[in-house]
Amino acid sequence: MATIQDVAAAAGVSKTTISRYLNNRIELPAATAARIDAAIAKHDYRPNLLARRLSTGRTDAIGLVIPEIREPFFAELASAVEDEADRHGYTIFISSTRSDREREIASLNRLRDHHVDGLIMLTNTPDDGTMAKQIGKRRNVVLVDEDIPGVNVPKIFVENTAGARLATERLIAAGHRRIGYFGGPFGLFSSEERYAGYLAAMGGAGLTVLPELVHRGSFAPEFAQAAVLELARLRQPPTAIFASSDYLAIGAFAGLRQAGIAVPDQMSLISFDDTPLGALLTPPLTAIRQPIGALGRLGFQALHALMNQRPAPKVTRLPVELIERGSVDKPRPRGTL
Amino acid sequence: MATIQDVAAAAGVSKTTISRYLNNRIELPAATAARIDAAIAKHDYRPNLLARRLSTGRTDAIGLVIPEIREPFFAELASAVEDEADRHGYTIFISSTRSDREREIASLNRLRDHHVDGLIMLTNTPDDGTMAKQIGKRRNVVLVDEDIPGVNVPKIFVENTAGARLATERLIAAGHRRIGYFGGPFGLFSSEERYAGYLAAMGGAGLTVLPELVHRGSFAPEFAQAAVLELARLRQPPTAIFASSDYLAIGAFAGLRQAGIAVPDQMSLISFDDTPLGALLTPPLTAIRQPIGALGRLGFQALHALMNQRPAPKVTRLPVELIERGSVDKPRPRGTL
DNA sequence: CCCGATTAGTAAACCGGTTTACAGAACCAT
DNA sequence: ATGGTTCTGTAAACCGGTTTACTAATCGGG
Repeated sequence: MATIQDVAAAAGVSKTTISRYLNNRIELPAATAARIDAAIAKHDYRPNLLARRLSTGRTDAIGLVIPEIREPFFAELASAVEDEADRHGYTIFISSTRSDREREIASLNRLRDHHVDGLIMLTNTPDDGTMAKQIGKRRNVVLVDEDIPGVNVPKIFVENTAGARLATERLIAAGHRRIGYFGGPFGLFSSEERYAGYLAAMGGAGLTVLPELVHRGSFAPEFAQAAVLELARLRQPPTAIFASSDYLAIGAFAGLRQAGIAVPDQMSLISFDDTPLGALLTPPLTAIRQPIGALGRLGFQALHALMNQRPAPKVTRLPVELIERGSVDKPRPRGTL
Repeated sequence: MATIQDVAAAAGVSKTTISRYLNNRIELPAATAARIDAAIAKHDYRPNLLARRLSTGRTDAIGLVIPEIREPFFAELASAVEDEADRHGYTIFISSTRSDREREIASLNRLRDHHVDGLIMLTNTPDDGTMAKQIGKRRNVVLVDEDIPGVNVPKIFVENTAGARLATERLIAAGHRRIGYFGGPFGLFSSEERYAGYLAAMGGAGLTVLPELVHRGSFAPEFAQAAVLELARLRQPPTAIFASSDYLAIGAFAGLRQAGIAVPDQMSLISFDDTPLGALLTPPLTAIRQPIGALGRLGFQALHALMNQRPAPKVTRLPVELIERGSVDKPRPRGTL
């Protein structure tokens, strides 16, 4: 491969000139510029990125840290971040941490070790302070969708509480009174906020929250699947379930099918996330839509600002919206189940 | 951050020694090694990767080029490649090309421009020779799951034809005679091979392939969804459908639901891929399993061999297997539909 | 026509490692 | 004592850009 030196020689100028010309740091007379362009074309010259990176200390890459690329929600987010990064000339490294703290810290080390210029993090395991401390030591980190308490970096969240309230109220409006709730891990930001929204809606409608209808602890579909089977065994099962993520809803679906319970005839189901998958389920899932695209876009933009020493908004809250599909109906009269 | 020079000074040796010691290219007396270790610990020294990369010309990163990270099959593959790369100290760049030729070529350019040391490619748009030519100019490229004719690099495929035959034969064994087929784009390697397997099974059982039951042209779920609705309108609809990918099967599911046709009671459905998603559908999908993990692992290993100038197998064919779940049953007697 | 400002560049240091080629000291055998 | 080996390292070149500080030539104004 030709180097900048070859081009400089061919154009009869110094390599400084080539470098500055290519980076728009110099105005050159048309004749000189033409000679350089010709030399570049002739040698099919491409700047060696490794050399440039060593010089500038930048990698033009960012990392995206998510729990699991195989989960549709995170895959969607990755796709959105990738698009936005692409538009700004950045490439992204995606690391699936499998919710493993060591892998999360390894990602932060990649930031320290100049693998990447910045990091967009989404971690869905409650922090004991370790992550907060590690992140505190780094610059150019942005949190998306999930909080880590005590971390002072730009954060982009959605209206979890309002969304969960909206979902629950939708079920109440349809006539449901016994409403089950499936939620993620205790102590996790989004999980707690969504549960709070559920409680608020129930309380607001004067409904009692029955502990036996609430299953919290994990975002895994298997968790929801098992929970459904437990609900089905109750003397008075719920008539509707609010699964606080699409992935939970998919598990709930599987469990309902297993128990022979039809959606929405015998059980209404509403979800949170609205990944494209939900629309392909049968029946398609009524859900609170997280603006995943905006989450990714704004996440990148905040990081981009940070990396260029521009101010970035501290906390951004994105609105959610109710997407009506086909998994919510009115409750079947008692006894006909 | 401390540099190698700082450590060398602290340990009272030259930076050459530090470098060689860290890269295991020198045997040092215990005393010297201890001094160096101490100096490294004291300065919390980390080699600057950018500098190392410029020196060695290697990035310790590879690219994974797939059509769309949001599709579960590709996400699974990405996850598998990532695992294996991780084990070998490589990180991966994932680029979703959206089946856009320009983006695919951009990935190849990243290889040329030292973004990455090698590339694992999976492209599902038929090639007019452009890609073949571009790839011919590069080293360290491996093809996975889909072929590009005329490219002379290591290739890892699955037994598409045998698998499709197996799927079709499963339906025939259940008693089906009118078997619909949904397939991907014309001219695409896996698509053609799978269709050939379907034809072989039908022919082998003495069954006629009815053109009106065959829908080929795309791997998009919407395509299958529309195709199902067309089939439902036939005077003699099929009793079973072989959707040659999970993503197609999901679309078929949606279409069947829309048409009020129950699976597997009124229509058997078998698929190809067996992504984890299929198991969560209702009913869970009977499918031919592609060994996605092995595909990713072997893909990386072949690339790893290439990058180290070791010989890599030309073409590897991985076996597939039939996973029985719940979407295939015997045909409902005529007239009871 | 001379001086200061502008134009059009350049030399050399720098980024922080890796690698090649070599050297001095100690040791060993003869 | 001598010559060859092994051990323990080192100096300097190199990777290919970017950037800083500076200069020679030209131009315009008084």
